[in-house]
Order: sequence, then C-alpha cells, then structure tokens
Amino acid sequence: MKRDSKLSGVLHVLLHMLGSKTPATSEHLALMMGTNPVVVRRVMAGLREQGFVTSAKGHGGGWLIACDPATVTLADIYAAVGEPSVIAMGHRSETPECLVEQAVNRALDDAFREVEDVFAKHLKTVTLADLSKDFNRRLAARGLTKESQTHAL
Amino acid sequence: MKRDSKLSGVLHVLLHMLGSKTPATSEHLALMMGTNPVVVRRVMAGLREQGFVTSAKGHGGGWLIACDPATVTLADIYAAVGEPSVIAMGHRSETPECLVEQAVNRALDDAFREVEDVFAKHLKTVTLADLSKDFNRRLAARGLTKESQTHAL
DNA sequence: TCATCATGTAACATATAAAGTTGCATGAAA
DNA sequence: TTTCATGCAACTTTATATGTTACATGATGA
Repeated sequence: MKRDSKLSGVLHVLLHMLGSKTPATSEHLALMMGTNPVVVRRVMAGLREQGFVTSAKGHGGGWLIACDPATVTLADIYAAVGEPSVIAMGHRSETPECLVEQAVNRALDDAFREVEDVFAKHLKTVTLADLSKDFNRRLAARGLTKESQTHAL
Repeated sequence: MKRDSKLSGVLHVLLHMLGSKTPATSEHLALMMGTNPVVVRRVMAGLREQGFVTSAKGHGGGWLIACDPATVTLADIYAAVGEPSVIAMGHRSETPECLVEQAVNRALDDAFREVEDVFAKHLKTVTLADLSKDFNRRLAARGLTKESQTHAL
C-alpha cells in the first residue's frame, strides 16, 4: 500500500510556520515540503476548518498559525487532516456470510481497534510545542539559530 | 492505500482446513476465499516454509494442516505471511536533512513503534484454536453442524 | 479601475503496491 | 502416459495517495 503522509507533511509545515508573524504562501510551504502548492492547500484546508490556521488571498496573503502550540496535540492535527486510517490491513470481505470469516474478522478487528486506540492516545500526549522543542534541541546540537535553519528551508 | 488482506485470507483458509484429514486443493480454497488458486498458493507458501502446512502435488494432492492449532498464534501466521506493515502512514522523507522533518519523523515513529508493539502482542494472545472456538460458537448459534457449514463453502 | 498575487477547487494524470491472471514447468498418482 | 496438482515467473488490473493543470474568486496596491 502507498502510505498516507498527510499528517507528516502538515506537521512539517506547521513547525516551519511556528512563530512567524508574516503569512507563508502555499508555494513557499510546498518548496519546504518538496511538493506542489495545491497539495499544501488541500491538506491545510482541514486545519483551517478547525481554526488551527488562517488563510488570506491577495498580496501579502498566505497561511498563519491561529492556535496555541502548547495546547494543540498531534491528535487534533490528525483529526483535522481527516483521520486517515492508521491500519494498513483489512478483511477480504467486510460483511461476510461465511461464519469462519466472521470469526476471523472479529479477531482481527479486536486487534485493529486496540491499535487505533493506542495510536490516538499516543497522539494526544504530544503537542506542537513538544515538537518545536525537539526541533530546537536539534538546532542547538548543530550550533545553529532558528533563522539560519528557516532561511535554508 | 489498498489494504493488505493476506493475514485475513490465510486465516480464513486455515480455519476451513482445521480438522480435515483430506488435502484441500488450492482451487477449492480459492473458491472459499473468493479468489484465484495462484493467490492461495502464494500466501500458503509462507506457511509451508514455517511448517504450519504441507502441500502435495498430483492426484489427491493439496494442502494439509501440519501444526497444533492450540499452540500456533496469529502472530506466528502473521510472521509466516511476511509481516506486512500494520501501519498505513509514513513520512514524506525517510532520511530528511531538514531538522524540522527529523523532529516530526521522530515523534511519529514513536507512535508507530508503539502501535506495532501492541499489534504484535495482541496477535500473540490469540491461537488458531481460539478462532476455531469462536467459529463453533457462531455455528451453534445458528443451529448448524460443522459439516453443513463446510459443505456450503 | 485594473494588473497582480494568492487562495479555492474541480478535473485529470501519475505512481505505487496489493491482488488477480496467464502460462508453463515440475512432479505424483492412477 | 494421461491427468491432476503445486511452483513460480511475468504480466495485468485495481485501488488509492499524490501530483498537476486550469480556471474561478477575491484581496491588495499602483
């Protein structure tokens, strides 16, 4: 299966935007993410609906963070991008007549539910600010400033 | 992403085979699974390598269970089919230079690792015999015998 | 006012991976 | 020696995430 990278991508973009007072254009963000501006808009649209970012058209327009990174968790962002399934496995039939398959589905669903549960709980424990802190640790370890990193994309 | 249904499929097949003293052909099993005999052989090959089933060519040939269902867990079967990743999400870049992306990858990897761990542990707690028991409960609930179900595919 | 810039979005194209299919080789049983 | 079954490689199909094009909408500033 081709893996969904929306959560990864949007987190990347959000972290680059953190602290910036000037709007970032989709094109600028797309360059950072190594993708297309339309893809950025698509995924950011979900965040805008939830009020985590704002967008503005025209000259000087673009995207701005509109939330407190210390209170927004990865679970919130995950929800905002549509909660793409974490699970890469499925059943051969979702509503089988065969009782054997029903038993199999049941057993696997138990496991899948547990997995989704653990994933959701984990995401709730990490805030955007936590990610930012980790990023700054990495910067410091290289003896760089936030600006030098930002400007290098 | 298209979901991997190898584990689901092979469990279905195994449960149908449980208790049978006569070999089941790939074609027969494929009919049960609603798929192609070659697909059955492909996925059963992994089980054979691990010694969970045997196969025989020629007249009266086919597949037979070669393990004790009470001691083989879903984790064993999962391993035998090649441990397809449970996780449907990924990073935009596996080895990013960007420190922001490194921080994001790290955070998500933590979650992914936990998920895989939980999944593996869960599978270890369920044996083929457990599945079979659940199947028989379902049969009884319908007032059927094992034979009537088997013959109806 | 109008040229420019940026988002909004639909429609279409591409890429990737799982599953399905075909064809033929191999070997066992009748 | 014919038939039946697996073994397996190569190819096709399908699903879905991502990328791309094109154009509408609306804001800014000269």
